[in-house]
Amino acid sequence: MARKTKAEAALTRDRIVTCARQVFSREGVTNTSLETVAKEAGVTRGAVYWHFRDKADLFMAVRQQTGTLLRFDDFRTGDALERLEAGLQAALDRLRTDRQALETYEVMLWKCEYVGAFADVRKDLMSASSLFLTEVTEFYGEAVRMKLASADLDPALAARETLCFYAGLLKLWLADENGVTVRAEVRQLIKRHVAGRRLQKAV
Amino acid sequence: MARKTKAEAALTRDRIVTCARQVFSREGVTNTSLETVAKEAGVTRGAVYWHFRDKADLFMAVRQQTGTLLRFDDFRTGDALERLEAGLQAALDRLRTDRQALETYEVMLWKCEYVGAFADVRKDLMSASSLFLTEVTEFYGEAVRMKLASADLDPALAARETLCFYAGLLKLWLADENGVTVRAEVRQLIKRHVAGRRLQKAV
DNA sequence: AGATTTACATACAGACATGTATGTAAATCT
DNA sequence: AGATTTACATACATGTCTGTATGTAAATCT
Repeated sequence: MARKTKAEAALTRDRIVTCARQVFSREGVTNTSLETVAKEAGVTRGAVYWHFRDKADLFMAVRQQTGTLLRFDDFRTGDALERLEAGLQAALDRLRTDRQALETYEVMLWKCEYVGAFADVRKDLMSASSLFLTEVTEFYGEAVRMKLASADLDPALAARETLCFYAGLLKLWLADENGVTVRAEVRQLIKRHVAGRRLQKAV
Repeated sequence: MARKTKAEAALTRDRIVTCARQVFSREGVTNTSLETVAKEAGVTRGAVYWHFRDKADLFMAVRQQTGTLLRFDDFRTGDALERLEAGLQAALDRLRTDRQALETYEVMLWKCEYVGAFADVRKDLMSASSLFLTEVTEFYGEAVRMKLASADLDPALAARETLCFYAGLLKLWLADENGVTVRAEVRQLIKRHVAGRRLQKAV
């Protein structure tokens, strides 16, 4: 077949990744055949196997295309707790407004089995959690130093609690299509969670 | 083949469920073939299809065999917040001591794709979350009435935060094999989370 | 005790997925 | 401009899983 230009090939690759994400989110990672992905992208499995080693590799590409949901360094104004809250709010906002992010995270949290080649991905997720802990511990440390939080707030422990909160929130938000458990009140929830760390108890 | 007695058949069924859980936790639900489960249980697929309609049905049986992790009604002593904490602690304790529960929940949270026939299971999980909310909202309501918690604690909202915390804690605990993120400090974490609701700030 | 049902094992039919090998025309390199 | 590589499409070989149909001997029913 006619060889494509480098730019065209990059587009093809991107189309495959995009379609993979959609198919994954419809049918689950394991049930997805590369044939389906290829068809959806208007290519054959040959193209898929040219760009990616196997399904796990393709899955990695899907994750990379979406990138990280949580990026605290985008927020530099306000005190430590405000920045923490802004970061969390922005993450959940993105799920609402960015369909790609929505699909990717739904796949990661509800439609993927972390076994075999995917066990490594889980370790990757745990590494991300460790990074989260480092960053949030830093926030809480600063909050204590600045007297925003009580002196007996243990930053590391509080950060772990926030990690659990965030992880659960993400997972439940994605599954809560009717808004009965958390989706309707995310903003309040995050606000409240962070406010709970502040010295003077505001609701 | 020689027909088994009712009691024997029940044992066979139970063996199949037990082995299914183990295989699921090793290979993931989707990658598990009923042939593998059958072999592990010392029967053929015939037996599996006799007792269960399909893999989804078998998965339901696995869940039922383990039952619910969280049972607040086992704790009747202490104030509302103490009972809440006791319930949560007991749930996480069970993961540590009960291998069956560990496997079942690892499958449910990390090794199952909630797609197709399994989408209903996810709705089931969300129903369980709603139940959780009802119960915990009740706890917090009582806590407010008894002046254990601040009057401006919104029980429903606080319950949702606790739900997120619990969901995330479960998920992270299961993945945290090295104890670097939450496993080492679960008890403290739960204690702290509940203590955060109490009026006088205890660490 | 005979009829019926049960609790499986065995056999069958078909679909589907994977990885690789090979072909090829055009893009890119030299 | 020729040699080489690229970006795929096509073809092949193989394994695996599913659901159902059928067989059967002993439990259970009446």
